[in-house]
Amino acid sequence: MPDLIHDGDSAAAVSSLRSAVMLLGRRLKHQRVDESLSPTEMSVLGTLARCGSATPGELARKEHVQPPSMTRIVALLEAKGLVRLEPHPDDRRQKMVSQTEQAEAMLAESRTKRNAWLAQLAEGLDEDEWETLRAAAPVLEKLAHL
Amino acid sequence: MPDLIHDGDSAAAVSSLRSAVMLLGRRLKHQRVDESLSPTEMSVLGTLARCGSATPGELARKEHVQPPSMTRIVALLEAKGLVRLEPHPDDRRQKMVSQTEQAEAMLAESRTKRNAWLAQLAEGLDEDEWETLRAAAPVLEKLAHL
DNA sequence: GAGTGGTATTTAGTTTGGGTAATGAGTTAC
DNA sequence: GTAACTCATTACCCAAACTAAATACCACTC
Repeated sequence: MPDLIHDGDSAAAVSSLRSAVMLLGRRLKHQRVDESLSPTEMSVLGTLARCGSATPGELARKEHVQPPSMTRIVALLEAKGLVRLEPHPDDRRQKMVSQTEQAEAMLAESRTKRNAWLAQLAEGLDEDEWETLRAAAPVLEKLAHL
Repeated sequence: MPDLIHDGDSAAAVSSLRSAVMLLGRRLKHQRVDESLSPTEMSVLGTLARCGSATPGELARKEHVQPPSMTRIVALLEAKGLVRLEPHPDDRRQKMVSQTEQAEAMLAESRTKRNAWLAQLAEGLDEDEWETLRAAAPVLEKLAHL
């Protein structure tokens, strides 16, 4: 196994990555498209859009949140008509959570608004820098889900 | 001005970037080296390490938190002996915040532990992916501070 | 088929970390 | 010298996560 991150450059990169991710994350929290939806609620909708449907437990693991938190989030989303809860076919302990059409529409709108915000931010980057970021996006996503 | 992010690929990258940053940010929050230090407190120490010293107001702007939050953070850091407060030379309203030697030592230890955590995560990436991320780190940091 | 151990979700209560509004002290401009 | 502004702070509030405990269900053993 290559000793990926134990040289000086990579150590610096790790530090840089960490602080940038945390700072950007904090700023993104304030850019919510729908004031009534928390960042994690948005993220759950995103996950459902990718994965189809899932149980609360699966969602909690994917979002790295404790099960009770996911219970609350799912309940709020259901109250807003953004997800549907159905009984699990094989296991009556579990539930199946899936998004509604309303959620899909909201996600599309949200994507547009988020892009506008990031576009404004990205105007401070030059073409090369943006290209670098574009290449890194899928890798970052993979890393986040490891 | 180049229309950086309005093609399909870039829109996808933006979405990907956002969810990855938020998820990674949430996971990083849990990887605190010192249980008694919040992520933002760590981030403030990092900023001080880079910038030397700063006033609470400057720190608040750099970390994108409100001044009262920074007051509280600085007070906690001072109580832990990690920062020193001195009167501002020219303006008696302001204060100068700088890190102590103890903070420097803690940051070094923290860096080691963080690297270990990220190393474990990064083992799921191949060499090319890590290289991509390494290149992106400074750009992400620039973006976060724009 | 009753009992036991384990898992999924939920309920209740707590912590935390940040925000807004209002205050006090100090500076700057007129 | 006073009015307007800025920096830091104080007091209060809220959102969103957590832990621990309770409930409902499954699976396996005897």
